[in-house]
Amino acid sequence: MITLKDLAKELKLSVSTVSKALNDSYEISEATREKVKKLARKKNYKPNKAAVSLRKNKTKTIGVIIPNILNPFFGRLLHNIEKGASKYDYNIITCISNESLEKEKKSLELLDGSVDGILIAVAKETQTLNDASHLKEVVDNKVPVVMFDRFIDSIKCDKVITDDYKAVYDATNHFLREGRRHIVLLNSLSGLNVGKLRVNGYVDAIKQSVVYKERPKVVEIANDDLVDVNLAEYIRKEKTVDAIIAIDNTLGAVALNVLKNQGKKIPDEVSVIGFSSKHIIVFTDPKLSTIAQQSRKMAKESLRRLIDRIEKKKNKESKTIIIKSKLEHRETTKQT
Amino acid sequence: MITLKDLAKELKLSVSTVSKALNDSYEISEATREKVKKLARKKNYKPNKAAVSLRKNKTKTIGVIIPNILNPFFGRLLHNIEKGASKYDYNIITCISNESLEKEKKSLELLDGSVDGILIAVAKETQTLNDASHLKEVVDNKVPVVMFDRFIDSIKCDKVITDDYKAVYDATNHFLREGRRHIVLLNSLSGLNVGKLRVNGYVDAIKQSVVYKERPKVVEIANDDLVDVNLAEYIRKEKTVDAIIAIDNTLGAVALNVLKNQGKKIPDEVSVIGFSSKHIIVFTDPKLSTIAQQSRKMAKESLRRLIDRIEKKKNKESKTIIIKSKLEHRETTKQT
DNA sequence: CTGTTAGCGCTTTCAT
DNA sequence: ATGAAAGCGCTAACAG
Repeated sequence: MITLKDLAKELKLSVSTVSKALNDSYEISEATREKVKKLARKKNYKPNKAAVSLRKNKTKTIGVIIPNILNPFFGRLLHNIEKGASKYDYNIITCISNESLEKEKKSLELLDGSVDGILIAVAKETQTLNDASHLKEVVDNKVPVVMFDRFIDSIKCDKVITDDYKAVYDATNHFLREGRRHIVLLNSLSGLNVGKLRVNGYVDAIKQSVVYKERPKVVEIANDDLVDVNLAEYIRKEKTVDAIIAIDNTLGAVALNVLKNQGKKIPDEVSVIGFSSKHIIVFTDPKLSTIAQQSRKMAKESLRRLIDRIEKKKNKESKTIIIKSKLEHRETTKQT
Repeated sequence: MITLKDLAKELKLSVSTVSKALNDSYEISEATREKVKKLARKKNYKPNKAAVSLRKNKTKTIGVIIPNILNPFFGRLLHNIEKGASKYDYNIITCISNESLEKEKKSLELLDGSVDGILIAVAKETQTLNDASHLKEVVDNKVPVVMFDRFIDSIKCDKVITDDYKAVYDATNHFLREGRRHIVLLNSLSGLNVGKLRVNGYVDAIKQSVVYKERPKVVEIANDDLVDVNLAEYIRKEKTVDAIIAIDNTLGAVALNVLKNQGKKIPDEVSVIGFSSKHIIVFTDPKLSTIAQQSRKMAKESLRRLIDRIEKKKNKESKTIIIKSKLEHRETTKQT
């Protein structure tokens, strides 16, 4: 690996001059600057990152902790975060908590000190146990932290979330306007913050309706190997269901399959809405109406916030940003 | 952030003694070692990574370049790589090439010098254009590199791949033994190395069969928005098709849906086999027989190879490791 | 405009 | 068993 010293020796200049030249310092003459840069390029010089970090006390690296890479929504988010970060000239260190509090703590431990800031969507376990001591410690250490999608209320930091409540509230009203009179919400996310918000949106919409007489019906469905069997059984029992809101798209896709197998016409007899990540919809037929989660916006906004904190060190109040999700209607494909 | 110096001052010891104590040097007495460690714990001391890296000329970080995080197979791989790395006490820097040669070059540039080794599955574009200059440069720089899944033949480095040829060869023979007489291979990966191997496995199995009289039939299907429409049209034309090998699982899932919509009995009338990542299969019903790609094994083996190179600096010949994939049969779920 | 010097936090000889 | 000192590669006062 070639160093500043090497360049300096070859050019018969001092190390500091070379350094300044490469960093476009106004102190250096045009001529030497060019000379230095030329040689650097020729020798394929690359500044030693560790040395720069040590010296400047900055790593130009952001730590990202996500709960589950196999969830396409988080996959998308990671993808967009990575994309955005390289624009700002930041690196990404990715940790996957796998929905485990233990792993999340370890990841945070690891990142603390070796990154300039942290982007985190907390694990399921963290939310259900509501254990945030590790997060508090990092924030108290003055490490900039932004929570996205999954957050802990009590931690004072910027948060970027979707309007889960309103999204489901609107979706439910959409069904009510269509004249649906037996609307069910399938819930696989109990315990999660987002889950609760979504459920509340549904419940409130139902309760506020003057035409709808049924009580809100939230069905807990474990999203495991038997999800299709369990769902099939439920739907066979509840013959009058004419609308389903699936709290995530996996459930939505499974519900569609089950309904098709039972010979239901979609969306005439039963309509289905699910949360989105484009990825899954491709595999469902008829295609699913979805409440689009805008992963791009969310990634962008989270990054912007974090980098703002890192670079401007503003001591503004912590802010919570809400990304609006919008209901997307998809054509039902012809049954050939 | 607390440093060795801080600890030393408080304990009235020298920095070097403290350093040695924390690193369990035999030169340090039991008593002081304990004392030092106790204070370090109490003060929550964390060694400055940049300083250690600079000094030891090692980063304890591995760079991973993946073409597409939204492909669940790569998602799984990343997940398993991350998991394995933390066991070996290595960090991961993730770059996503998004199947672009340009982005891959940039990522490599970025990683070169700031990681101890690189794990890469090359982008589609890299394989089709067969442009490997950037990879050659890194390898020539003596940076340990391991290619996994997607590789470039001409680069001299360890490779960990699946036996795509044999997997499809076996699957085809499986169909032949079942008495299938119109077996079609759906190809969306032309241009990719793995794609070619899979196609060859199919073609050879067909050609070597003495009972099967048809010629191999490789159908190019672009995996785009119209994939279902195009596929439906094809299948309606080719009425006698009784077996389909889908070169990736997206295609497999789509094929299943299309067949179901056309009222075909699966697997009696038409049988389908696809490449796997568990993730997608969940959404297909009847479930798809798959050629399982063992992402866990692949991740583990790649890591083992890379860390071996990094730490032992062995100058062994470059080795190519083939991960055996195995055919998994899934029950067709009852059509309720 | 260029060079000298100090030091970021750590490890590692080499004394003592 | 402990400490002093050098130096990893870089930047940034400060001096000239």
